[in-house]
Amino acid sequence: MANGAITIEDVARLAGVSIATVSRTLHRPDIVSEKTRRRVEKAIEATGYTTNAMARSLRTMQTHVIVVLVPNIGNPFFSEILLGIEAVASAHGFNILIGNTDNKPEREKSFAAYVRGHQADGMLLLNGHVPLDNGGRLQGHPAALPPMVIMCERIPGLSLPTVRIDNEGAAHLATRHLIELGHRSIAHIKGPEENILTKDRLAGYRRALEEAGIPFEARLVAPGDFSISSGQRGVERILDDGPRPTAVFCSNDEMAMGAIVALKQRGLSVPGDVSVVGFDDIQFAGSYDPPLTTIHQPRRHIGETAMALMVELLESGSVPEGEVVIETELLQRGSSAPPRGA
Amino acid sequence: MANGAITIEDVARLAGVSIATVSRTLHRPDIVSEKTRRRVEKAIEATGYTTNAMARSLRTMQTHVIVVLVPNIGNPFFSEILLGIEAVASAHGFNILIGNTDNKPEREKSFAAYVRGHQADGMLLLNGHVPLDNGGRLQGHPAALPPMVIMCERIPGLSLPTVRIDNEGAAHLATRHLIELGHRSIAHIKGPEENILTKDRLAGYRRALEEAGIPFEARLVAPGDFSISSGQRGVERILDDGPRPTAVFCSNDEMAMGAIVALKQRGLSVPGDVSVVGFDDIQFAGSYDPPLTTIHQPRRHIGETAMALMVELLESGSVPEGEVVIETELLQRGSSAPPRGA
DNA sequence: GAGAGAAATGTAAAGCTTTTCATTGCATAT
DNA sequence: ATATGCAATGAAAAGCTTTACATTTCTCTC
Repeated sequence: MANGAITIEDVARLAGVSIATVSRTLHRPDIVSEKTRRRVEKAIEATGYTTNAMARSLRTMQTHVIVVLVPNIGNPFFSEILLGIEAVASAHGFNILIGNTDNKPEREKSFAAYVRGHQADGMLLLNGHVPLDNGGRLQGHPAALPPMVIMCERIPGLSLPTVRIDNEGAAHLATRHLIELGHRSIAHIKGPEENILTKDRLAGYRRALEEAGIPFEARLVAPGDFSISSGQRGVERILDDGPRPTAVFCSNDEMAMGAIVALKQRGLSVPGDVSVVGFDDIQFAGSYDPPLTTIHQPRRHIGETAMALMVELLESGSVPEGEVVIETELLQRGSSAPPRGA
Repeated sequence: MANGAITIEDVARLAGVSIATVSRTLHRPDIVSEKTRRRVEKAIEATGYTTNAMARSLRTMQTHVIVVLVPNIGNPFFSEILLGIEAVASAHGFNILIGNTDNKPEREKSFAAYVRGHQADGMLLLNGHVPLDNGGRLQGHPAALPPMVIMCERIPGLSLPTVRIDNEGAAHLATRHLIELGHRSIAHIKGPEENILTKDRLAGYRRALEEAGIPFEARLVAPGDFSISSGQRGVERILDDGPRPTAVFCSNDEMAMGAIVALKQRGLSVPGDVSVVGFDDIQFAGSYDPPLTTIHQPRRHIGETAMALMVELLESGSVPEGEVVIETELLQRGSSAPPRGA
């Protein structure tokens, strides 16, 4: 080791006190006399001592590290949530360790092991799974679960603290916006089949149609996977498949951008010929051409709320029952307008 | 603690062996007899034991954690680099702890303390500073520095392993592309003044002009800060300030997008009236309207290379001298074309 | 079958901190 | 002056693992 390896003992020797006094000076300065405290502080300064976090953690059984499981850090949607988490975490003296899972179970497990191996105090789940099910201690022992907070997706059948938005309600809002503009033929591009977001948003879309007395047409719903290209393909499929709808509601902004690209390629104008509404309000949504009408998720706020819940969980030990539902908002921008006829 | 707290001792007792044997079974299975190894493995299974990473780290003085200092995780440019880092890290059994610094020195210091406090083995610097200078052990003691790799920016006067792209060369390439299309009046929107990237890219721009015998005009260079809105403002300033250039080279893609927004708002077509070239090739560059001509930085590869360097640094202890310069590429897309006259 | 040597296992120290409990020193009250 | 109580400090244990060294067990050779 090229390591300096300055320990608390070095400081104690230099200050002429016991290691206990040094430790106390560091985190309970009020119970050590003015005079010695100064001496110790000077010795710390002189040696450049930093507490060995591993040894401290070993003793206190606390790491002040929180693992955040994210499917993909590259996705700007998640990164702003992370910013919110970060902010609250650092305000409370926690650090976050970002676990990029790529949706691979073995990676999820490896990060879960972090918590089990006492390298982290708790876990924030942005990935929609609870990774420790059979390999860990889940099944019969809900009490033995490590501190966890579920984010953005509800995991049915599990009563863990959860922070999420009202996906069904927001999708309903977006669709109703199009209906109120006068649209009657509204397509929808879905997310991945198994994803619960997909189901909730589809449900909101259907409810809005139903309430307006517009019959649901399976032809107008195209599958997607949240990627730009799948939005393109989705629109192409719908256009090739029958009469042209006057509006498209997409399950996220990337797909909405893809949809717009495809529409333009066919020589259609947005929103002149077809209105497009997205979901998420990602960074570039507002400066797209046209600027995207979309559902704004207060991502930062989601992150802050979840981390605050985690801090409470760790400090009080109590589990605040039920889920926190964060308000969303429809941002009306340039990509939606009344249909031509209206 | 609701914690199970299963230690190696529990496993040893159940298997009827000493804790040393359990430890050996875990990470030097070859030197323990077949029979006992099976017994121990069964006991580990039964108890659900996981090595306490803190205790192990305390003993081995290795954490297998690498801190990555990033100015802003929200920036998609960084997040893909992180993906590359992640990939190599996890392949070598390392985990990364992402330090979002927000460019705040106190946050940088707090993460640097992680390394000094033995909570991480090394540090990857994506932020352009070396955070431990005076507070730490830097000044006269380059040997006592913790393992660090500088990424994306060169830090003059410091001989640390560095991975970066050739910013000057890439900017030269981008500008020459415009010149070859026939442009003679080419504006430039810069990054933040103090940033070394800004200087290098500006230098490349100037060299290309010079080589083509085009006089440099200060009027055609607008300040920016890498944000979309600063790109907008930059273009507006240049348009208000004198005769219209036929092309704009922006120091990053966000500003290029802002530039395009501003040009469209003035009723100008891109690339019909003005060509725009960006830098970075961020995620949405290819599906923008028009698709952005830009310099592609192999971000993933940059991350992989830097992490590979770190692994080597940690395992061999030797510092590979000099910097690694990664190749860039000009992606010719829809936002650049010959000027109207040509 | 005895002895040497190798293989397998056990014992105990070390890694650095926090914290309990004990001790010292001092001031105040009697 | 002595007793009492409190504040400040020190000694030592505990937290869990890895590993050098010691010991036991086994295998093989003579």
